[in-house]
Amino acid sequence: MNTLSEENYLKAIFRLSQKSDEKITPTAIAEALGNNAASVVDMIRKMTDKELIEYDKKKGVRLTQQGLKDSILIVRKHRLWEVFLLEKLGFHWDEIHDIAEELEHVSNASLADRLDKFLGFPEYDPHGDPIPKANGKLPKTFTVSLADVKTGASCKVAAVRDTSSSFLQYLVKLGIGIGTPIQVLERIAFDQSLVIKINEQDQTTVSQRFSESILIS
Amino acid sequence: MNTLSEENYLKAIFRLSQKSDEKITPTAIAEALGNNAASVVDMIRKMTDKELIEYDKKKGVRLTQQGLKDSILIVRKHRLWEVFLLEKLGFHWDEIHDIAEELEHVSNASLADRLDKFLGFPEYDPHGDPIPKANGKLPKTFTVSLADVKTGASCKVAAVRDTSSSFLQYLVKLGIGIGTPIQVLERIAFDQSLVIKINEQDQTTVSQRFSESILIS
DNA sequence: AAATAAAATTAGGTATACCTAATTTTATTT
DNA sequence: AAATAAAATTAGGTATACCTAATTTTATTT
Ligand SMILES: [Mn+2]
Ligand SMILES: [Mn+2]
Ligand SMILES: [Mn+2]
Ligand SMILES: [Mn+2]
Repeated sequence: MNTLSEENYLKAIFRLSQKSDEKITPTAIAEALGNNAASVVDMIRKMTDKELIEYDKKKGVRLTQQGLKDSILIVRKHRLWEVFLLEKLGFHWDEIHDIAEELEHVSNASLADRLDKFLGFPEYDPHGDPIPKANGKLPKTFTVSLADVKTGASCKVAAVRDTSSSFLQYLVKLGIGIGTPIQVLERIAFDQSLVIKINEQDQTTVSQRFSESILIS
Repeated sequence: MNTLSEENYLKAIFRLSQKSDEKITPTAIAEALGNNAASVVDMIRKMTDKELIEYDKKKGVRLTQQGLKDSILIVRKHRLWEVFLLEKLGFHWDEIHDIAEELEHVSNASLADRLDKFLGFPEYDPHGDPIPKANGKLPKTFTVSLADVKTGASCKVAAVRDTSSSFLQYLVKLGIGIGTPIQVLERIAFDQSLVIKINEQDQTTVSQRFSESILIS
């Protein structure tokens, strides 16, 4: 069995591997977890011994089969609990991530599957992230961001790349949620800010950082 | 905030204080938690410094106001999660305790209250233990055991004193659950075993240890 | 009251998961 | 290629929460 810290490392490594094809360095993991790189090097040794990961300076950190399986289960639990917290307990969008960060570590062989069934086998979590199935398969992940949309074109919000409450609260303020239609009216050449129309009503200007944090379909 | 270990100590001390009026010694806590008495003495110092408990060799360990408040919240969360696991996720009677042992440590200001509401404000957990209310008040606790019932008299199972799966599985095998009517037919003088009639049907003999582990109303 | 047993405490130790500071290795720039 | 910067690693350290063995204190028995 994996410790709480090992689970958080597994999840961080999994998310880094999903995010891009770049090799996963100790520094990248350190940044993701808010730890010192020296601590990460310590942990890489322990997790290599446990055969959860492989580390090669050239290839970076890779999950082993076991490590991949374990990390997918943690992500599955995290996202299922988020659905539960939002839909059943009525928590707000910006509150659920931190609670799920703790709930994901509760270990019981059938807990995830029972929760999944209870929730009606949801495919996506409240942030639009795909919930891994019991067999480990992931529903389609959204990868195109609002920043990629052509000027004049329309799209729908499918997921958010940032789960910080400052970002999510900003979205609430703008009236944007999963499924909200957005039209890109103008792209400011100077800093790639976008003038957008939200839900066919309000018009606002948003920064590049903002538009890159929204995934669309 | 309290660490996971501190929370488990708080809960153990709370349960010992509920169980009887005897003073709570380091040895008693050690036994309850399966720790060495030396470790308990260490922790008593830390928790005294944090003003969660008071320790006086004459009076034993006592919870401070803060310690009492904190421990009641943990017990509240434990028992609410047990109801959730049994009623909503369909776990069995003997599986829920260990999972709730982990879930009780998830910390969020409104989690317990939202869960309570979602479950319809249950008064007792699946083992018949009272669930502390949001204000800290406890519903009536059952204290009379099957061993106290007069020969010939009838009663109903209200709660179980032991949540081990060996005990709970034995109860399932005997067809005994919360609310099951039991009549005491005979008391064996030799070892205080009881001959009982379950649910007005089956007749069995049970040990003293068994009858002391069942609370009745 | 003395002897004995039990409980509490102290002393010294371990594994986990972090840290900072120093050093070494690797990548990038000039 | 040398100089410089960045990344990785090592060395040595800390807090937490445990442990065993030895000692001291308290309670119980004779
Ligand atoms: Mn986590
Ligand atoms: Mn999410
Ligand atoms: Mn616990
Ligand atoms: Mn219970």
